[in-house]
Amino acid sequence: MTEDPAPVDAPERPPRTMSRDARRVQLIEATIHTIAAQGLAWTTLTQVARRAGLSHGLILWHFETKENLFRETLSYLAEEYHLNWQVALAAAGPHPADQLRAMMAADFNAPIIEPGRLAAWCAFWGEAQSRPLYQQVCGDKDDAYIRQLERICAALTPPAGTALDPVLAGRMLRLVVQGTWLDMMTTAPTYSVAEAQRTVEAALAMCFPDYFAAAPTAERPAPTPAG
Amino acid sequence: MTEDPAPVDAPERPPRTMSRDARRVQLIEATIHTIAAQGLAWTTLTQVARRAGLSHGLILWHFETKENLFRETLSYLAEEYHLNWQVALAAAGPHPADQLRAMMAADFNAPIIEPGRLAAWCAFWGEAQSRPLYQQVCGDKDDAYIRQLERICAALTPPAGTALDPVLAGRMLRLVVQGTWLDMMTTAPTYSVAEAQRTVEAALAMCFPDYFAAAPTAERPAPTPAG
Amino acid sequence: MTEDPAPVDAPERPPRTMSRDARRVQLIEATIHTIAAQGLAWTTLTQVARRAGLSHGLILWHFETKENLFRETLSYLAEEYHLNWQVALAAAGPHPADQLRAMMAADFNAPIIEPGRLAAWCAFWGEAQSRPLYQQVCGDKDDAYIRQLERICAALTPPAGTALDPVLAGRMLRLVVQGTWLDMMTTAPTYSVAEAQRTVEAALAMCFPDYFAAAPTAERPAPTPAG
Amino acid sequence: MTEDPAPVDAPERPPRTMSRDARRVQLIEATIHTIAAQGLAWTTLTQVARRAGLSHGLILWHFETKENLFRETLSYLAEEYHLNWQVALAAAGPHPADQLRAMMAADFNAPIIEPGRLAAWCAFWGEAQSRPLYQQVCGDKDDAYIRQLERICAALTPPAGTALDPVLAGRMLRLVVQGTWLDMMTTAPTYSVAEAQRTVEAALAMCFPDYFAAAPTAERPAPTPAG
DNA sequence: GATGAATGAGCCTTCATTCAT
DNA sequence: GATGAATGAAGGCTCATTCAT
Repeated sequence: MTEDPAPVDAPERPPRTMSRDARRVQLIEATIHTIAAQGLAWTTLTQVARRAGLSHGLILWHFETKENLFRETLSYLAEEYHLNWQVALAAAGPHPADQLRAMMAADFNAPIIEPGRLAAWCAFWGEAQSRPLYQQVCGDKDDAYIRQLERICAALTPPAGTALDPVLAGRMLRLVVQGTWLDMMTTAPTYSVAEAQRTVEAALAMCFPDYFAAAPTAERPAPTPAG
Repeated sequence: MTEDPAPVDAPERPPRTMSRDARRVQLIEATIHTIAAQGLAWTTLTQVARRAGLSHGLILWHFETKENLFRETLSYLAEEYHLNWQVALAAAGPHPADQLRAMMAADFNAPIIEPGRLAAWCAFWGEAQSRPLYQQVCGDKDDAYIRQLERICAALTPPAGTALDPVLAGRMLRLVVQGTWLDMMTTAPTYSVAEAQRTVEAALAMCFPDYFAAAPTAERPAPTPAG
Repeated sequence: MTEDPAPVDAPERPPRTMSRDARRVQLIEATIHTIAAQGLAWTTLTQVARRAGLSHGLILWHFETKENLFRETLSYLAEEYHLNWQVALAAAGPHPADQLRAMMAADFNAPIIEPGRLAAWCAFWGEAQSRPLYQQVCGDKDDAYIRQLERICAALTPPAGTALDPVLAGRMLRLVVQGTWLDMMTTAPTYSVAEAQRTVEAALAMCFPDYFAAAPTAERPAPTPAG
Repeated sequence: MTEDPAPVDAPERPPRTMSRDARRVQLIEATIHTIAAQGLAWTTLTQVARRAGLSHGLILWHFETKENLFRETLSYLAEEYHLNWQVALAAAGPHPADQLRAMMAADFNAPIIEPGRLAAWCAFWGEAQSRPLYQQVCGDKDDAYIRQLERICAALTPPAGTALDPVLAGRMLRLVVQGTWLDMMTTAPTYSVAEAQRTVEAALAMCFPDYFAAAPTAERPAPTPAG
């Protein structure tokens, strides 16, 4: 359907020889953006290769199979995401509220919410075929993220008069973040990133009003003409 | 790899002649469950036909193209969802809190969260960014749902001392519901449906504590052995 | 390398619909002649299809895989060969010498030694990859042929003063026939079929001089200019 | 499917520099055994290289093309075979019967009937009809062998009362040898080498009873359970 | 309405060959 | 000499679509 794109990640003919790792990263980045553009299932090796300005044979030289290319792409994304929140957490102050704010904010760092990456994540979540792969590659890291959130929530005092479970609180915060990601991909016109962040801040304020201030008023997107 | 399933939606050899609409619904149901099992991209007309106990040629007789089959399947799901919450809303009392409770509860009605349907929804979301189908088919109905939620939230008094924006509140509630749906498909071991509902109730209680009671303690899934 | 041949087994565009079995036989015959022309390993589905004047997709519709096409082709050849000698045997008189003569003569019946068929047999014998297939498909039939030869040889009186083992005699006769087949494929210019038959007759005369007359003098092929 | 074998012809990492001829022989031997294991058509340069413990690039350095590697491999086998019977002949006594016995015996020398070599020969025979390679490489040597056999047979007195043509006799003996080779590759369970030799001796005894003694009784392989 | 034979575009993959190091 | 990255032609196979029955 869609025209194959001109090489994007390789403006000039790339050097014939490149370090093994650099080539692999180049191909993985091309894969991420092809998935974003075409969808996971409609991504072909030829499209990925064209985007990278290389031949499809080279992809198989480096990754053996298409399945494996996808596995390593997902692994690359998962590692990137994992490092992102861990670095943010390490940079935050010792107070649990600061840590929680840091983790939530990190989920909206520019490299994380780059449209190509969000689209790739959603593509991996969506397909039944990719679900076992997803569990294999991301299961542990997702788990670590969830546990970390719960630990921090457990260290904060719940609102007076309630008995907010830290597991519930952590889950809710995660769902709101994940949900805004999904919204950014599926609804059009999407609300702004700032608006997404304000939604998360509102959730924080509701969960832990003693530590977070309520968010200001939301902006309202203009209504779409019916499709 | 996967064995083609025996026809499940056609317990008996179906009669060679059936009303046009009944046939279409039969084929759409087979499509939903094939998408759930195989993923959207690996769903073939032959698989759908086999599940329905019919020949693949008949699908094209009724739907012209595969793309169109998918469009009508999504449309069928969207209509079903739309009717579900509208019926629930009509049955609820006049108080906005009752209406909100009814809408949230409706999202967990048995036919809505049937695993096959959830999986099909996720599949359509997963490729929403790369193809205009989703917006075309669901855009208006999604919009109507969002507006309805916002209207109800606007009719409820926000927690004392805060200025919770009804748009933000409605969005957050929707994200939590949507997020639990996604969780049910992607995380393993998944938490129970009851647990998902308790999460939504907790969100309601936090948004509008004057109308909804706080949820009890969450159950905790057994940790996975993975390192 | 070689140009794909024009359709040979389908002088005119074939009818769009044909009985399932007729189509399969047509495709198997095209396979035999393609193997003869290209060799087993260099036979492609496209070549077979072109020779039959049909599309490659149709081959897979009827045979599922290329492997299976080859299996059924070999099975077809084996069945043809098996029937050939059994019919000849049934038509021979009751005397073992007549039966032995009939079996040997049958191995040179026109349909059996058609060059395309001989070449196909040799191709299946030659490739290590096809050996398990050959055993699966032909093992029992080969066995039956060998046992039949041995039974007949055991019924004949060996030459005076010797103790010719019927197993040895049967094997030797079989080797000579098989060897002339192989010669017809690999040496050039090959000796004539009549010459091959005379060689077999000479072997018969030597094994059982009481029943078979010695062969007349062999013709000698002209020497080839060295390749 | 098949696992690529560990390097067997290169017990130690081979020295990075080796005489041109030694390298070529090393690669040819690796080719022979790869053909034996995989078949001619499924033999890839990478497999040959791996078996030799070298890189595939080196094969093309030495042989230019894959076709040429096969040509030189066949040539190497043909030369080896040629030398084998010529040496045996030279070592035999002056009597034609001794010479004939020597040639027949030489065909069962250990290096000649090594399974890898037999399999490679069969592979080349199997596609001889479809490609001129075999005739080009082996035509003259095969011819020389045949003429030599005929010369010796002509020097022996045929059995009393017959007029056995030396051309026929030589051909028959050659066919029996060749046939036992083919049997060793294709039938399972194969009879023993000793049994093959006894078959050849029986043929000698029948052709020239004045010079060769009749063979003892054949052993009989256990029948296969197949129906 | 319904079936299934037939077609052919396009996919992943293999692998001989080229070439920079 | 030797390695291995890179290319691209060609193969088997899948599957939406067409069409005769």
